Amino acid sequence: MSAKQPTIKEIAKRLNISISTVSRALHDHSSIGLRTKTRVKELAKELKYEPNQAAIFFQQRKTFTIGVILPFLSELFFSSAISGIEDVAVKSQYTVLLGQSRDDANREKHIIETMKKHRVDGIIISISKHTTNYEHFNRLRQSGIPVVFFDCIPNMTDIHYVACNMVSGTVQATSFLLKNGHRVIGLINGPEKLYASKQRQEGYQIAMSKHRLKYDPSLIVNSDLTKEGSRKAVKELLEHKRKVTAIVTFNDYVALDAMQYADAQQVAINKDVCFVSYSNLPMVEYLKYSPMASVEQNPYLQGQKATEMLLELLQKKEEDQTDNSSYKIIIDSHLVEYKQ
Amino acid sequence: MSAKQPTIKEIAKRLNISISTVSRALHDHSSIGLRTKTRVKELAKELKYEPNQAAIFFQQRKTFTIGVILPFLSELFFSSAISGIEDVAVKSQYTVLLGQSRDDANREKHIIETMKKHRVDGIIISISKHTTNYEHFNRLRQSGIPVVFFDCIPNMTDIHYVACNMVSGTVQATSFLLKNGHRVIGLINGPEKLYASKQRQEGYQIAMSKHRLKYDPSLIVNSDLTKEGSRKAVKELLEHKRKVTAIVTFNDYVALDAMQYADAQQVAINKDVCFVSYSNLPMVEYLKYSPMASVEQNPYLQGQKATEMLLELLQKKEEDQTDNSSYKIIIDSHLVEYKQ
DNA sequence: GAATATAATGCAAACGATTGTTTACCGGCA
DNA sequence: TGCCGGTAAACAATCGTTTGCATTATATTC
Repeated sequence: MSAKQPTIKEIAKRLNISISTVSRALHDHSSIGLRTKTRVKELAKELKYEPNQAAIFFQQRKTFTIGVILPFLSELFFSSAISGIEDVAVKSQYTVLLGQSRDDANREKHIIETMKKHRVDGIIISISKHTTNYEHFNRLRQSGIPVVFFDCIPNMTDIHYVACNMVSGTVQATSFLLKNGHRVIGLINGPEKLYASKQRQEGYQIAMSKHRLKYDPSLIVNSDLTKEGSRKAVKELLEHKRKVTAIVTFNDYVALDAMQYADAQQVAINKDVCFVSYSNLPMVEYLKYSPMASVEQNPYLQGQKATEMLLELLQKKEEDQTDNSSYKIIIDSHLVEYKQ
Repeated sequence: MSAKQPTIKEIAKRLNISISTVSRALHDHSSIGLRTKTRVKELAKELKYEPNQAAIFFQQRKTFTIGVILPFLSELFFSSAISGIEDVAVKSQYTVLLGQSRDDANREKHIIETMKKHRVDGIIISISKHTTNYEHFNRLRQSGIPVVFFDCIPNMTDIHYVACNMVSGTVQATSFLLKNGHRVIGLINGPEKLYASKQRQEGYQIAMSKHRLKYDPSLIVNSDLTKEGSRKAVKELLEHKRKVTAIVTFNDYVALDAMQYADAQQVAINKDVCFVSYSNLPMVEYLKYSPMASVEQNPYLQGQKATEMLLELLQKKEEDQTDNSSYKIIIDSHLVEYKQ
């Protein structure tokens, strides 16, 4: 049924020439005569010869594969990012080896091991929310496998990354509310440890002080990003002694849960209390309630940039430049207002 | 910085023994003395030796990689499927090489070529809606790369596939509406060519005849699955001379667009006209309107089954069994009613 | 026709590991 | 002493391709 794939050797034997000649002929090497070239190419086509990539990978110590590790594929943010990654990768003949960490540190570690075994040329990763030990990243560095972080970035020095400027995004989001006359604005933030949470808090504070308003820490509450956590958080804000008229949420999923809870409490969404968030959401137009505005994080662009960065690093590595600088790209986010 | 990875050769040289001894020692081969074994293993650990998978892949003519080609990663149906695929694959030490066809036949073809080059061991694919030429699949077969189709399956003989029984699902969906007293039920189907559309139509007819109702072909309209197409389709049904009180839609995305249009026409969703669909949707609970019920297609399970099937085929291939039977798994779908 | 330049090809090592076949050495036994 | 069996290790081929270097034809020139 499945005859063995023909090899360069096979072609050489049939044409009664040497293996190296065949190889060179197929690569249009200048030192091969025209007649031989065409003879080789014709036979190759006839036999449906295809180079054995596995052999080439091995020979070249390169697999043209990049590993991509994401917490969840099913979130639009990540699936958009991976689209961006794939698009850029494909253009440069790279393929994508996929891993889903499900926000589980062990799974993440295991995936990285597997990818290392597979000798991926490089890795793009948004780390799991629960990754606190960075040992495996150090090991990657030791193995000389370039890593580009994006979105969720570890607290390490000398790393390459692409990220979205959440500070300015949050400033915009908060300012938007302030301009609309809100004065008591709550922030449902993510877990305190996350860098992303810190940035949001910073942005919130900046916006407040820009408008010469006192910063009230009790207006910032944390959600563990579960439904229950978000409900608790919004409850706290709704019951706050000062009348909260607007809320910035860590992301759209939090916003949905918060709005759902508020709605159940007879709060008129975006009237009694306005919501502003970060956009991860598909299908906004079909939703029962959506935030008034969201900070766009451009996941597709982030994916593209991360991939371009990685390809550049690979290029540099190939040219054996021992440049120790770390690459950083910070993408600006901007507020998108939704039609209500 | 990145010292070259140590090889088996390196170990051999340092210990002044032969390469093969090292290899066998690391594999706990019985013919290697205990002392040598421990010496080898210790040095291996010390040098942080890791076998070069690229070399092994090449040597064993196997990559432990399966290619997965899907139309869109961002649809929940597919991202769930890929979760199932990944979970099973990981357990058997396989990794997933990803390709997104975006429902584009050329892209699909190109991805397959790349995967063939990468010498994936097998492929799992849900074909693009616009794939009409199956030449590339035949070529895969010739190369001896097993393929498991799922979800969207080509009209070919002797293929392996996992699919969901859409006929019975549609029978259930339609019967559900009939039991609720509806008599004039519309069906917004997908493109006529699709196998999936044919199954839905068949189910619809079966349900009708079971209830001794005449089959009225004018109640079946097609959508090209774009927003505009679905709006046109529902418009036709809403303006049908018989008063359509319920509609079965090809999938949830169609349902959303149809319901949105109907809503804009002052039709009370799931009161004036009831909707039943096929579930591809995340976040049903947050939606403005959702179908009364959906046929669950178990994408995660389909992904798992497809991967198990592929692994079995690979096993068989390895054992060189030339069994020509084709594997088919048909998963039963069932109706899920939503709380309104 | 010999020397020389040039074009065309072949040789062989290398990439890192696996694995079938030999070899070396030892003790035991007739 | 010589043969056998067994254990432990070495040898060598192999997987398919690339590539530096050597070698052989062919053409050019005097």
